[in-house]
Amino acid sequence: MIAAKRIFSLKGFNKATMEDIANEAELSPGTLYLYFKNKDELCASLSLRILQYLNIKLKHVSSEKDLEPEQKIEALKEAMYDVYEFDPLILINMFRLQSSESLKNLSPQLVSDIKELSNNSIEAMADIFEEGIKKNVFIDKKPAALAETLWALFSGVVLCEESKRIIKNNKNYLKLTLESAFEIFARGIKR
Amino acid sequence: MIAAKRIFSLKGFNKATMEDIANEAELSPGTLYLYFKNKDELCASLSLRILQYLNIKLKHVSSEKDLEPEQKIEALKEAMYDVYEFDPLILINMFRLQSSESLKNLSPQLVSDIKELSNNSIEAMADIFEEGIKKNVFIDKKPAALAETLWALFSGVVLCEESKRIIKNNKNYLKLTLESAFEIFARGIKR
Amino acid sequence: MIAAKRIFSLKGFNKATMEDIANEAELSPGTLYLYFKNKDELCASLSLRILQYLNIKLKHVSSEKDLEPEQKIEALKEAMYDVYEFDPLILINMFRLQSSESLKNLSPQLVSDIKELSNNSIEAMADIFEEGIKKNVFIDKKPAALAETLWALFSGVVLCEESKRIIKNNKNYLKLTLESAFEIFARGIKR
Amino acid sequence: MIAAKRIFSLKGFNKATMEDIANEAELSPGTLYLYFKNKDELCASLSLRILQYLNIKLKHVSSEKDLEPEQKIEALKEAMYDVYEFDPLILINMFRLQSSESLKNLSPQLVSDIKELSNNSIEAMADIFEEGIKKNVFIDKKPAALAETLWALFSGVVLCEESKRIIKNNKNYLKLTLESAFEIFARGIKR
DNA sequence: TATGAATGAGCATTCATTCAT
DNA sequence: CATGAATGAATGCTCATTCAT
Repeated sequence: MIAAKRIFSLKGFNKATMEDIANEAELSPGTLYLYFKNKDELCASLSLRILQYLNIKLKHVSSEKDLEPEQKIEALKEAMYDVYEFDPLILINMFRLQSSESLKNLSPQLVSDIKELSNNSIEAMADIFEEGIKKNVFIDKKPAALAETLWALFSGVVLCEESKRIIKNNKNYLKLTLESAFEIFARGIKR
Repeated sequence: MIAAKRIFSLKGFNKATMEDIANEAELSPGTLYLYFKNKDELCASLSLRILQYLNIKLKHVSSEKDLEPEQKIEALKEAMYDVYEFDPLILINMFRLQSSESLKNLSPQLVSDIKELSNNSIEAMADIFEEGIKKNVFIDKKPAALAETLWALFSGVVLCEESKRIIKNNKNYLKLTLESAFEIFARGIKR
Repeated sequence: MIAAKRIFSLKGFNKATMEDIANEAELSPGTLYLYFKNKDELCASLSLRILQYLNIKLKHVSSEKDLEPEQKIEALKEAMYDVYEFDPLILINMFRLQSSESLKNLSPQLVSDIKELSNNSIEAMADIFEEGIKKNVFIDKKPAALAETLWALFSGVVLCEESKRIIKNNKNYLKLTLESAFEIFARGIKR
Repeated sequence: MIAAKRIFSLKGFNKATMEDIANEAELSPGTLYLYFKNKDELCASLSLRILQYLNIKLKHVSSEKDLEPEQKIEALKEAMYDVYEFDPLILINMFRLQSSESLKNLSPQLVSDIKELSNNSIEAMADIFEEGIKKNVFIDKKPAALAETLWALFSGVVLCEESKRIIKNNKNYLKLTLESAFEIFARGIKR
């Protein structure tokens, strides 16, 4: 998976061949297929891993006892940025994959794993919102709806920044955009 | 382009072949290449068109004299939803394309066209925010930053809903999510 | 198809690659797929052709006015031997294909073509038997049953001789075996 | 070999992998190669076994003291049908293998074993014919020639019925066809 | 005897693109 | 302007076989 990550970063997901990855991993192509059913599953496994990482981060924030809801939103932003920095490419790819045709080729197991982890992430966020609503610091909307909005915001920011990076050859302003987006979001859900 | 749209809708962007499109257009494959340098450019041209459509909608909202800034945000939401409904698939693809490797294959002309139209859209939105800031109803941030956040939010919502549609086989809740996201955004930028 | 025939003769059906055939035909591999959906269909097309040839031969025998039923059996033998000599390899392959898993990969059109031609051949033979039965020179059995027995005998002789050729490195005694088998068959159906 | 038989029946000879067979046999792939030089030899071994079984049946018929030649022909038919019913798939495969390229990959030992058993079978039949010829109930032809004709008839009937089963989705009429074919054959060799 | 992870050559098939007409 | 036959490089995937343990 480390090899795959490296090759995908280098060549992009479509241009990377199984042979490239095998070479990088110092394995033969056939061996790759002992561990991953097909190329899509290999890709998806990477997504799975970053989702797991994200999940841990979110759970951690959610379970912090000493933070006020507003501070948790702040911590959420940091967690998401951490995840982004941990592996931007894989994260970008995960968001892109979400809406892709290749989802249909994955084994049901893998799809349900992804589904579950996504739901977990949303739920971890929703918990934070629920707490804030109970404490009367956040507006009274369904926590899940807030969580999904934040999730969409995050994915949108990540993908748009990637796009800017390619088209405008900008250096990566993501942190800034994320700050700004979170500020608006935080104000938007405050009572 | 109509043929391309139809085929892309039917088969998805990767599975659609130039021959499929040529057949649908009642042309030969060769003829396609008289009008589009390659497959990527054909795809990008579709994105260009929806970008133009979006631009018109946004300009229209921006130039409305009778609407208060807050009403314009509302109108913005409607405009974006219109664009989505006009051609969901192309829009989704455009957002996905944003961050794609294929951007690198496009002719500089096309890239700069896309760049320009994107900027125009952002600017049209920024104008609205600027007005609101001047009128002291929106918080004092750079209008462009607000516009980019909204843009990210829109793309995030569109892509996430698409993802839900595939993984969860949900019917399409986009309108609802958009409402909810815009409400938070509108509250977030209100003074 | 000529190229395919040549390559199949040379390498055997499994060992022959589409590239080999393409090279022999002085075409590119891709071009092969303009004319044949896949390798199996290319093989089957060869079978189809020999079936057509066989059909013509059989029809010709069947329609001969001047021959007595017993002479027609004799003519049948000659026809079958002609077909064998016209292209032993393809004929052998056809009989082997009959019972093969690859039948399942063929397009329904091709399968029904093969089916039809096979039936035609059986019918052409059955006509001869029917005439003989009417004329009271052949035993009173269903003509189709006689035809199928003869068909089985023919295919069995062809395949067994091929086997002898491989295992025993015998030269090809097919003519002799065919003579002998037909003699027994002819006696067996005589009243 | 039992595992191989089961897997071959299930998947067909080409689709079955050594791994499948190893799993079925609760062995590792490597272990298979301790007992069989390669896949072809494993297949051929199955053929060998059915040949042995056939041989026993034929010898038994041949050595029956109390049967008249014509009754022995009848018993021959039963023996052959028994063999077919014992394991249709392996029998079919054996006949198909007869003329196959894979014969060339077999070890000389195995080829000569197959050769010997085939010859034995032919001889056992030939003995019956010889007896009938001596007793003046069968026509005066070389017994071996009669045996080979019958062998060809049997293999032809088996393969043709298999073909009908695939193409026409008929249920298996083999018994009927065999009856009919043997009747003709029996009449054909009667004086 | 047995393992089973690793192999890696091999191949059918695809499809964006071209170019002679 | 248009064609469409031909291309041929590219690649995901398979599976019989091996060999260090």
